[in-house]
Amino acid sequence: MLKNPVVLLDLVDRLANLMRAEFRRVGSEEGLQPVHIQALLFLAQVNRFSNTPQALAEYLDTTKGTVSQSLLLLDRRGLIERYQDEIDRRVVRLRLSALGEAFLDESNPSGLWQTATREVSANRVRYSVSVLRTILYEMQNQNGGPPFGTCNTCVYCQRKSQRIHHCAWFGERLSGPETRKICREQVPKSGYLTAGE
Amino acid sequence: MLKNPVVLLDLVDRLANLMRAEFRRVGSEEGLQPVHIQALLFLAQVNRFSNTPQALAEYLDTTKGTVSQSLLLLDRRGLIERYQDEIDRRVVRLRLSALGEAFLDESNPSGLWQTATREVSANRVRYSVSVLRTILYEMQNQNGGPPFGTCNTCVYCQRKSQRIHHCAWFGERLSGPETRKICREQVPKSGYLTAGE
DNA sequence: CCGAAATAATAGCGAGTCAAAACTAATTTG
DNA sequence: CAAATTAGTTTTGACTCGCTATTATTTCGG
Repeated sequence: MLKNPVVLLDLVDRLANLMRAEFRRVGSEEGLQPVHIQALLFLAQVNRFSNTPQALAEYLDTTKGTVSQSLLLLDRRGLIERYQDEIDRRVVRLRLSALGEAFLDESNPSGLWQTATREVSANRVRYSVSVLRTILYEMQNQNGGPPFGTCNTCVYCQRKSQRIHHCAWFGERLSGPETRKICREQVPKSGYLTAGE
Repeated sequence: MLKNPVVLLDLVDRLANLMRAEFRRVGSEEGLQPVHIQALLFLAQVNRFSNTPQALAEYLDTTKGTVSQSLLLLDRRGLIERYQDEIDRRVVRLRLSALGEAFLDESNPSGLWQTATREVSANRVRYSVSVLRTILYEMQNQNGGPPFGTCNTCVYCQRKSQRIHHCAWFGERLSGPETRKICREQVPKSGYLTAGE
């Protein structure tokens, strides 16, 4: 009756619903909705090529218009800053403000998750990451959306020296910490999907 | 910068957002929102002790009032049926109507997920189920809510013979298929959390 | 080099979710 | 048998979300 893949979907849905409720609790003091917390977490993790409203819309699987309204509120609260792109003046770039970073530090929206995950070994977490990443990749393949992975598992990321990396897609240098942020254009290296890391 | 547990949370959130968008597509013909699809899927999976509005509210991590409205809509569309409990006349029992079952069969809301999961071996799926179940259990421990597992992994489920099981919590007989449905009062047997199945 | 198509983002609108609190009805407790 | 508890509904108001323009900028074709 209940096949294992369905059970897995059920667990993913339930965990997401739980985190959604947790985000609601965390945001309620500041009058923020769960979607606003998700947006702030996205901005905290994303690299400098993907910090646009469009990317956020793809990440959240929602529309540009909806995202625009969420950003409006975050801007009014002073939690984010918007600035124009130097080259293409249509695109708006986003970053967390100092206030936004402080808010994430204090409220720690993923605290409940982190506490719960402490009971699971690092190996088991890594293994599950690999499985879920494969599923996400497959779903995005059918769906057209970008997978949003980190640079250090991307085919375009080349290591030049100890500290210097280079992105062959955007043609720019990357620092070490930057290769651990998530990117809209990421294409996973083979070996990061079917096998564990 | 990005620890693995955080990456896992990110994946869970993103997969859930994707499924949410998928549920929206699936439900749009019938004018159903994602939450309504989730409710229908819940009713398709739940055992006869847990098919109440209250249980659904706990499952979705939302409030009774919100669930009440969702059920109102599903009832109006003829997708579910409500009936009073024999013993406690305050409680309302829910079941899918024939129309509701037909809708799930035709639209198959988890089709995208199932297709994507075909690329992952059964072993890896089972392993991930075990990991996510542990995390869910830990989060519920802190949160107070019930974990909602299947009877066949529950301490109260006793096997009487080949085909007959017995629930020591509700004190009733269970058929074989029933032990594979999810229950509100489930308490996982040791061994189903820390180890794989 | 100029007009048309494409792209990024915003604005306005209306339907509908959602939480909170008040309320009803049935059950349990003391 | 009254008080407290529990399951569920109703009401209200805030806010999300998808949809459809609209604006601004860039790219493409001739």
